[in-house]
Amino acid sequence: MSEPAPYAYDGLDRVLHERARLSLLTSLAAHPKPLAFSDLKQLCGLTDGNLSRHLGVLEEAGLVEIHKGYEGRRPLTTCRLTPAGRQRFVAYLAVLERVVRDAAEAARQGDRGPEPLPA
Amino acid sequence: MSEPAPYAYDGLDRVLHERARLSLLTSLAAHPKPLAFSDLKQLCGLTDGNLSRHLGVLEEAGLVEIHKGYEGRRPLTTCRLTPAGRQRFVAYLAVLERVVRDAAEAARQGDRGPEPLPA
DNA sequence: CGCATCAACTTTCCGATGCAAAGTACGCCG
DNA sequence: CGGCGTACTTTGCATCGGAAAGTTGATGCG
Repeated sequence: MSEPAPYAYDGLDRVLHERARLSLLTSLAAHPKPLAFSDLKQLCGLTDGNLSRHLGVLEEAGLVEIHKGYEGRRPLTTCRLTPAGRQRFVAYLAVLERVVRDAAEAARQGDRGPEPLPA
Repeated sequence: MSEPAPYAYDGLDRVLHERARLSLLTSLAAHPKPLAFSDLKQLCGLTDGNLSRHLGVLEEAGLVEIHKGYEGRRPLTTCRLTPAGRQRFVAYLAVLERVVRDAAEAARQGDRGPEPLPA
């Protein structure tokens, strides 16, 4: 037991644990169909530059699949979660949930002394 | 109205939304009494250097209070949440919780693939 | 006493990163 | 033809997190 570290949260992968990317993944997870660049931009409130970059990171990590095509004559980039991406996202979420539980409990505990026990 | 961005999660403050710091804050929130440097190190699984740095950041941001004293002749640094720190932590947690809910729901939705694609 | 060791931090260094601003390419009015 | 808008990409920069090295002082040992 040289490593108790109950709050070390190793599962908070740096690729996922990032506002913009988290936002993107949530958007993608919520929509079974691929989403267009501009849709993601709107949904996540990102600038073009940042969206492009973060999508690149997610793709590199194998979390999303990006398809660059055309709609008529306009370029249209669409994006969807890969199965692995979905899996990792779910795993990450489990850790996040754990964090929230730990912390909420902790916050309650430290907030005032002994609280009335909820039923 | 120009900003729907339902997944933009503005509340994910960069100072709090960071593995090491999140870990520290959770530890601190869980313990009403101030914690010692070495305790935090153990609890969060951090190296000396990184702990020092992150504590500095948290202090600078007014989230924690650091007290440098002595226990006998050894230096003993202790640390506790400030009221503002606790408040911001709780607020951050609320956002996190929202993320988890959104995402869990999203993941469930996208999981089953029977999309209603009417020919 | 002198020296090596350990504990408790701090400081430095470096590659990676997020964000913003500028750049590119192309289709579409008028 | 020429400006405008959409759809992205690239570049630049300042910041950041993490590893390693440094500091200070107490303690054990021969």
